[in-house]
Amino acid sequence: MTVALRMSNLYAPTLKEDPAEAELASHRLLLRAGMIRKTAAGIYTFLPLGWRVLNKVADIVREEMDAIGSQEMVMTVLQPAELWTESGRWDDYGPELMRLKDRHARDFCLGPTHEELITTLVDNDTRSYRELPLSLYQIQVKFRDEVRPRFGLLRGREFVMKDAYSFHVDQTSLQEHYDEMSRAYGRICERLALEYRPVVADSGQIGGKVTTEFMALAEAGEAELVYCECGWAANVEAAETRVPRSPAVSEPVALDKRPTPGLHTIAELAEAWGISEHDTVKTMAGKSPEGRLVFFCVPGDRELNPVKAGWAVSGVELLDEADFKEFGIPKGSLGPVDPPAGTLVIADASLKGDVAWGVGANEDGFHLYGAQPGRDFEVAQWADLVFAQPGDECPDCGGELLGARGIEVSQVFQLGTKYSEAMGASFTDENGDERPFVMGCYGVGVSRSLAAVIEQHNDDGGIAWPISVAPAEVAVLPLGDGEIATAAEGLYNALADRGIEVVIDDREERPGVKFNDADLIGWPFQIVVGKKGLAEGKLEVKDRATNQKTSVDLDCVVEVVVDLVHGERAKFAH
RNA sequence: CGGGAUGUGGCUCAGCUUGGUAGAGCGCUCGGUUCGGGACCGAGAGGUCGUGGGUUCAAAUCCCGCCAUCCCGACCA
Repeated sequence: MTVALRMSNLYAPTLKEDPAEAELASHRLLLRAGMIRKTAAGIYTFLPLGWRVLNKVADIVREEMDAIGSQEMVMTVLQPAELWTESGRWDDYGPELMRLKDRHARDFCLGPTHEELITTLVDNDTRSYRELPLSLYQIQVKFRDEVRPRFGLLRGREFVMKDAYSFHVDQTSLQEHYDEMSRAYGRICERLALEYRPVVADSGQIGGKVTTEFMALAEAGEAELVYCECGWAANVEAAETRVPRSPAVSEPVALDKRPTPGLHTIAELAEAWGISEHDTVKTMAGKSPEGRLVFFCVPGDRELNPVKAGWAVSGVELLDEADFKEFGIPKGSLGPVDPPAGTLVIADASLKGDVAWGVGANEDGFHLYGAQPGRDFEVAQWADLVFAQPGDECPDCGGELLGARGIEVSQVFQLGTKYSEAMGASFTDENGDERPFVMGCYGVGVSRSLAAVIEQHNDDGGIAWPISVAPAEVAVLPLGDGEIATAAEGLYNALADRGIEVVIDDREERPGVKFNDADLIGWPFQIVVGKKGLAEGKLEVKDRATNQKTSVDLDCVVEVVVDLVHGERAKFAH
């Protein structure tokens, strides 16, 4: 299809000034370039240009899904509560699940994801192993009532997502498709011109054990990563880590109970004792689902990672103020020595060799110096408990980890039988036995990816779209009427005939306005048709990515630009 | 949910401390001059000052409630 646009009738209301509400480049530029407008916090309308880009991103995702045999469909936004009570997530999902009632007071939710719906759907119509494996996907609006929507499209409440679900007879089949999906996700990032890293992650709310996140590297990213030159990379919340320890005291010392009135933080304690935070041990308290008190001991200069706490004790929750009162323990003076009866003490594995811990005495106003595991207290379990950080050892090669920030643009999960078992979704195998589906699910944040592309491709002038998702490939800017307009129209038609997506700025605007809008919107190539140049038979071609301008003969400008476009397209072809 | 900030023409903001009849720039309309990096001159249109209440002769301005938006935090024991 020939795509040609006229700025004179394109609804792209650009803003000269930065909107007060936007901080990040992607948010600011999407608003300024007239691509989106806010409807409410975290909810955005896509205007024609933004919609064009969003569709281009979606088309790339679609091509990659189709290529690995996943089939497109579309499910409903509105979902009945029964499906969610069946899986248990009506209670587990929390306030992010946007709940509502219909006129009969029946409970519904706006789908934040579609595992429940698809599992039921497929279960109803799939009986035999002969019909498996099966992979289905949709590109659809999702709703999550985020605690704090922010950064425009990066963390919205209503957003566009591609979600795929696969059903298999066994783990081997799942693994095969999971690997195909992972490769497809890598290609999607590449075609979006995103600098990215696949990272080890936690599966969180979705469930399952094996999962990989695809992170677009960006300073503005909300996720912290650690990575190693050997290729290993992980989200800090999920990164296995080995914390380097170098305690100041290496020989056992006598246990010494010291008064520490008014000291409640590690920093205060370390200062009062004249030691480093590294030589203290921080104890955090949680409770298991059965109500058992759990103490987590971590090096004083590190943070307990609640995700890992959950790995050590499934379902553990950290105590809130009310819990502290109920258990009658002093927040700010906790320690592994003589905890309340029945307390489970779990310590970070890095502390195993330390013989003189500085810890709380479980009595307000007192701490213990020189506590030694095995002598003064017992540790029930040594575990990996803290957030990884740059400087730690790589769990793969032992090298030193580096840090980065990223935007989570997509994630693949092996769900196993979590949903199929909960919801009784099964098929009949070759022996006639009923077996639960082995499932995978795979999400791409389509609107978020769009924002991530801008985070990586912008400058002071505006957006610099990679050609794969640009709202058009070439812009023709006539700086006048008469001959100039005629020449520009000729170019515009010639390019469109050659299958180039082209836009002409045929508005009655001054040159400066056209230049600035063109840069702001970010057309990859711009052809400037001006009076002087035209008199000499020359035009100017600008490459938005580099802002390089080249003078080109009028006769061959179409060829030159077609070649440039084809060259760029080739970089992002399927 | 806690903390901070903001809400005044379409956009960016001033005015609020010290109540007294609503402003600027940009944008928009009309006329003219301009025309290679967001032009200039002239003439206009456009605002229940987020919202509800209170104080007052008088409230954009002071007080209270609510709503909305943005930022920080929500696990730093």
